[in-house]
Amino acid sequence: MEEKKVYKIDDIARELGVSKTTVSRAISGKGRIGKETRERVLAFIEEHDYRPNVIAKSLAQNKTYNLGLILPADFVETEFSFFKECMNGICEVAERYNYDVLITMGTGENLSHVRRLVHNRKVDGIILSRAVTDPEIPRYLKMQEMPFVVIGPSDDPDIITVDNQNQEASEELTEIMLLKGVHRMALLGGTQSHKVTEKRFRGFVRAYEKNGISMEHSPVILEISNNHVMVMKAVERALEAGVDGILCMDDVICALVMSCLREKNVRVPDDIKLASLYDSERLEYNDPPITSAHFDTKKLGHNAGLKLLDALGETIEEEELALTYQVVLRKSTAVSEGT
Amino acid sequence: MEEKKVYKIDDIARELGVSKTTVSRAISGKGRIGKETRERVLAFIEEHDYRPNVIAKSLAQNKTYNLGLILPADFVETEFSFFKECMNGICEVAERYNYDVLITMGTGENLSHVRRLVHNRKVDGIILSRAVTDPEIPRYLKMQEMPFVVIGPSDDPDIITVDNQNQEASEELTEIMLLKGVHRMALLGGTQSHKVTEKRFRGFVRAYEKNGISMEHSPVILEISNNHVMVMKAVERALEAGVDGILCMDDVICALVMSCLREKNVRVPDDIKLASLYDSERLEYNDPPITSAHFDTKKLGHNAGLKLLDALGETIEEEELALTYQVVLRKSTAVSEGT
DNA sequence: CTGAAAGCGCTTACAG
DNA sequence: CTGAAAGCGCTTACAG
Repeated sequence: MEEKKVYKIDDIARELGVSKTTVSRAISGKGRIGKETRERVLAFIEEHDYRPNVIAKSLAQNKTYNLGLILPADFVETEFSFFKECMNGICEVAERYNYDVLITMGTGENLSHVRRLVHNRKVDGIILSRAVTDPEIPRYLKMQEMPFVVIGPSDDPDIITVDNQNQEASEELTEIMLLKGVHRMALLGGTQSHKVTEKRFRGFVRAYEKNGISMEHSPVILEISNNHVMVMKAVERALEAGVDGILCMDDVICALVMSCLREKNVRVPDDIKLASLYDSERLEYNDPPITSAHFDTKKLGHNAGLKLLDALGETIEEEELALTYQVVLRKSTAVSEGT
Repeated sequence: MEEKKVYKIDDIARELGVSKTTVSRAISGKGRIGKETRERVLAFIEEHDYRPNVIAKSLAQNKTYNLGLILPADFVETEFSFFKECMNGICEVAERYNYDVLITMGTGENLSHVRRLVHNRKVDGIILSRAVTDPEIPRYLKMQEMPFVVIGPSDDPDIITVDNQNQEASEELTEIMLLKGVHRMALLGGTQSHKVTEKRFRGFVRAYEKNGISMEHSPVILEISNNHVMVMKAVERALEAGVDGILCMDDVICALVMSCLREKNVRVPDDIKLASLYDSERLEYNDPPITSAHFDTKKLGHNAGLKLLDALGETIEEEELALTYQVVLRKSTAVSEGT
């Protein structure tokens, strides 16, 4: 196997009898250059598989062509598929604009990981996920003039944000249940420290208000961890309250609820209707399949990437994808014929 | 808020009345330099919070201080916690040696993502996970003289590898079950295209051989997807075969099996013993808690990082952590007193 | 339309 | 022990 020569811009200039400037211009498309010259250069590059040295370019332009992605080190089962899809969307769009994605995993509490990322100057911008826990982080990034976008809700209008329509979806799914005659619903969810919990709760409440139905018999049970024991307790509380439906804030809790109900010989949907405010494979292939609100999280990551690239001055030729949701009705909420 | 001056190495040299060379040497610790001079430089740096420009350093040294991590874009629920822990370990060790982690998510089938990573020259080395699916990738990286380590098993002795002791753990857990008198076990697992499936299968078989017990009544059921319907079918097959125990290859399948057994009013551990060859939270907090083989996957990622850094010529002062496993016995395999 | 030259912020032989 | 100078591989005013 022959060692293939690694061309530098100098070599190309020499071989073609032009200046480095010209070669550089042909590649970047910036600055005036003769059509024929450009084509000669591009042909040579193509033929010899020339790849510009990104590091050198970085130094000259003071730009890294890297996006930083900050992931919480302690994310839990519920969030796996969310983060995976997000990362997938971000990576894809980054690649399209010739950026790379640099990750750091930090515990939400302290700034040190973010600090390190900023100080190292290896990224042009940052994508924060679930960073809302600590308002220090956005403040710090602003101060450092580091462009960033947040995945999730934010109260600060200055902050660029992308988010799933959690509240809207929650409201719609709740309303559908109400219209189906399910008026005594339990709402089961995880930690309140995540803003998404609040959003979903708000949607739930608004659906009741909008339809003039009292929430008196609809217990809200939060802070449920993802384990069978905790969920069982919540389910028992719900059953004691005499509910006719259970709405779960996420797919993991929902799958556990399903399993608890089976154990108690409570039939879904005959005795109780069941639905989830976050969809995943595990719900679709359950028995019965479970009604849920479906989001396209990869698209969410995609848009986060686009917004950041836009903020970095990249010319975005594509439209941002609309972030919507669909309520997918499955058997778990079917109203039986006899009703 | 005052704009803080961003110092360059030139500024420091000027302020201190020494040369850039000297400053550089004080920082890197390479080359001879007077103790007092070094301390003056370091003090200045500390005081003014000077951060060397990593990109400039990269260009001068032809080294990026980035590790590339290739993740499959299509990894599934079963693998979430595995990858998360791995990433966590890798990021942590990278940070300790002042490296960053750059990720790309590619579909296992084609090389294009790996190619891109290599050609962009933004990483010094690469960590492959589950890359074994395509032997082209290691071959390509070797050809390009890009250092890499593989997370997972490999037949090629030239390849640097880290892996959990899946076979050993499987053998031990199986043997423990056999010793408990559970001789008719079903082994339930996912896709055979993952080498880990084979490792776990091999451990299972060896435990039987070692103890001189026939596998005649111990059905092996593979290619099970992570959904209730598929798992239910497998469980039914196992029950028809009259098994007294079920060994699951991973935690997701195991949780589903548990739920199926409940539905069928099969009691664990009284009627059937249940155990998993991969541990996770969801097993510990199940009811009953489920016996399983526990691995420290973060440590695995940690070691992958260390091995790569070592291959990159970094001086590793710490020992690699021993990769072991523990069989955690929980109630799901308890032998009742009456037996 | 094209090129010579300076510059990006470091490192590192080489000489002293 | 210390420094002047060249070099890493690009980009980009500036001049023509």
